[in-house]
Amino acid sequence: MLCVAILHADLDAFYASVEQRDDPALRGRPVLVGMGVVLAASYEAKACGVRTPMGLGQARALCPRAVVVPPRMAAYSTASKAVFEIFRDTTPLVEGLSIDEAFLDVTGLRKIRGSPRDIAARLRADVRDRVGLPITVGIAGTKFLAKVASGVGKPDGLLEVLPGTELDFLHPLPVERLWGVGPVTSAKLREHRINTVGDVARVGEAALATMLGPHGGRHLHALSQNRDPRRVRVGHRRGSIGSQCALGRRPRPFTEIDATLAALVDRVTRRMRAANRPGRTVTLRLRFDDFSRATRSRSLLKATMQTRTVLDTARALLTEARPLIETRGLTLVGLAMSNLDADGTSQPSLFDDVSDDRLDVAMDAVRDRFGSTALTRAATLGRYLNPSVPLLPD
DNA sequence: TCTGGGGTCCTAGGACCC
DNA sequence: TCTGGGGTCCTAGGACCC
Repeated sequence: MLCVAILHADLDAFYASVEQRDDPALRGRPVLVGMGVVLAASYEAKACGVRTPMGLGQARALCPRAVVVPPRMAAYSTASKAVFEIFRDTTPLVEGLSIDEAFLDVTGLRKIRGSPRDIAARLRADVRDRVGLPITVGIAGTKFLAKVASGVGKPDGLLEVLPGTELDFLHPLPVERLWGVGPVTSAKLREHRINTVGDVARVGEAALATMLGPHGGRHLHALSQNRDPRRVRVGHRRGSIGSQCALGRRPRPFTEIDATLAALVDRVTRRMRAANRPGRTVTLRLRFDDFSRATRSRSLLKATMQTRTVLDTARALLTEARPLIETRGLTLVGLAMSNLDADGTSQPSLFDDVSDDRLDVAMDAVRDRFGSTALTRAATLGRYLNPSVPLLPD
């Protein structure tokens, strides 16, 4: 009988721990990493009630003794790579979730590397000895429960949920411990006096579905019974590359917003080229004074990572959104590219053998005849590009 | 307690295709 | 001429995660 064993390994207060590792004067003291807002707080700072993302001013008020350090992303990236090397030394079945956490499937390793608990203990020691950082590991038979276990086991802990004891462990926990329950879902559940995971399990899928929708209800109910069939996925590629920039509350002239957008496009397309991941959908993200948000997106005909093409599209989206920006007051602008091609290998497209010049002419022709929304219809454009049809109408 | 920067996934309507 | 069901893609919004 194969007993699935999944580890969820999660570095503790990652950025702050790296700072404490690299500067002995910071050890044992409350440390805040951030610029403007708190990106990470050491456990000494969390003890004062500091949370992310909290304004630095407020955090200092809560924790006057805290040392504030600016983020050093390169150092965190290096530390992360070293830790992931240890993960992959442990098992080839590693699924990274973010810069500081991953799932490891150690199901098949019992004979050669010992029990999951032994493996986890060695992993923690290796991270401590080789990288100098504290890490918490949760062990369970599902990804979901392993993650819950590491959350409960923090900081610098090891928590195994033994087979057969899953529901005893899970049911007393508050609903907020469930992965996917944030402020909105939590408020809805608590309104119905559903406070613990056990309450979720008892209330039944149908009742949950009326509160959270069919998918949400099914999902949450399954988790409350520890039903989570997802396997650890290796080599999972991200689906989007983006960047954003908070502008503050001061009103900005449109030309300045446009310049910011151009800088974002430059940053994003550079990263796409570095990763060799051309993308087809351009999304403009906006946030306003009242914290409301809006997105505008456009899918191109061919995946691209060219600055010029993406910038033209992004500018068109920005122009469309201009009335919104002028009435609501912009506080953040972001740009994301999605629909990314797999590494290096472009998805064959109808337009691969069409030169950009020819495409431009065809797009202009379609825009004139049918309006700009028709541009996203590949079939419409395709008729103009068919060699048997004259490129330009008339 | 007024909020950064990087992401993921789900929903839902409309256009369009067979 | 009117009709249905199933599916994909696009766009916009929302919740959530670290």
